[in-house]
Amino acid sequence: MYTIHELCGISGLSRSTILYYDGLGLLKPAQRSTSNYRLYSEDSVTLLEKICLYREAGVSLADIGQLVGTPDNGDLNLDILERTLYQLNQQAQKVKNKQRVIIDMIKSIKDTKIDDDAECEKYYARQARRIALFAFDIRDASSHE
Amino acid sequence: MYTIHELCGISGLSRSTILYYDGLGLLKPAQRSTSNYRLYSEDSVTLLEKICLYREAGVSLADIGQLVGTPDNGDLNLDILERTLYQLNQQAQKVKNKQRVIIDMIKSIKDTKIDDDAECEKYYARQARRIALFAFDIRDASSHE
DNA sequence: TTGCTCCTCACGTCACGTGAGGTGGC
DNA sequence: TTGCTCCTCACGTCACGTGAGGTGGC
Repeated sequence: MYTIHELCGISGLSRSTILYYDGLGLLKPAQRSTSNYRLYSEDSVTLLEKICLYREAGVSLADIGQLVGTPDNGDLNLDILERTLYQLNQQAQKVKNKQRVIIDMIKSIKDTKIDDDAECEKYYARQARRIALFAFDIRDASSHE
Repeated sequence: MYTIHELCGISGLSRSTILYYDGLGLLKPAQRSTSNYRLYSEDSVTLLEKICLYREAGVSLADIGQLVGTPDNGDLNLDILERTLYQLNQQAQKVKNKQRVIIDMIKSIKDTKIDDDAECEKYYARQARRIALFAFDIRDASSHE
């Protein structure tokens, strides 16, 4: 049996996360100690591993409840995962649009600034450093297109 | 002067969004009518357009407050936008990781399922449709890599 | 007694959505 | 009087984080 603190160590999750999962009914402790402490079993650890796996896949906690709650209902599981993938694709598209918009904004600001402050050496130095950093960001944002 | 309903029509935002911006102090009405109705001016519309622009770039409302509140403080503006770009890049990376994890999950489920139910015609039909849809999703998720 | 871990509320985050209950103008 | 728009609370969402105030075991 593990205390909540030990389970934090094993799983890498925070105490409040595990408390939250208890509140949702996702991961109830196997039992309580005489002093009402939460105690978790090996099965708890296995279940929490599954939960973390789905979490890394972007599945909502409500859907994870479905996935781990009902044993082996293949079609429903597939539906949930495909719906999650769809939502992730939507999210990715939204973020990409935002990246494009903000990159254009930054570019146009930089262009006008360079014209305005052409005479200031110190400003140029900072600007050069910034442009270097920025070039890195743009590569990072658009390298997968 | 525009009522809140008219401003909704002009901006495409919901009433509750505009109320929320009022609460934050982002977009206060130009004045109130005798019956305490919010009234917005042409300047309000211009300001709201700016707010929407930054919103589409993924800037947080707190940062938008900084950007539109202080007039023309170039360097600070650039800092905010670059920080936002950095956060967007982080977000994009997280979503991509989740996409990869869940695509692998779906693939492995599909593979085992096809073996298990090889004899069932009706199941195959549904599966074929699913795989077609899924192939679309995967292209969508990985076409930019 | 001193630390340490544990407990249970309860409120905050972010950008809104959704009623509930009431008022004002045509 | 009937609709319509407007108003102000106040609570819900999602996945937790962060105290506050108290208890139990060594």
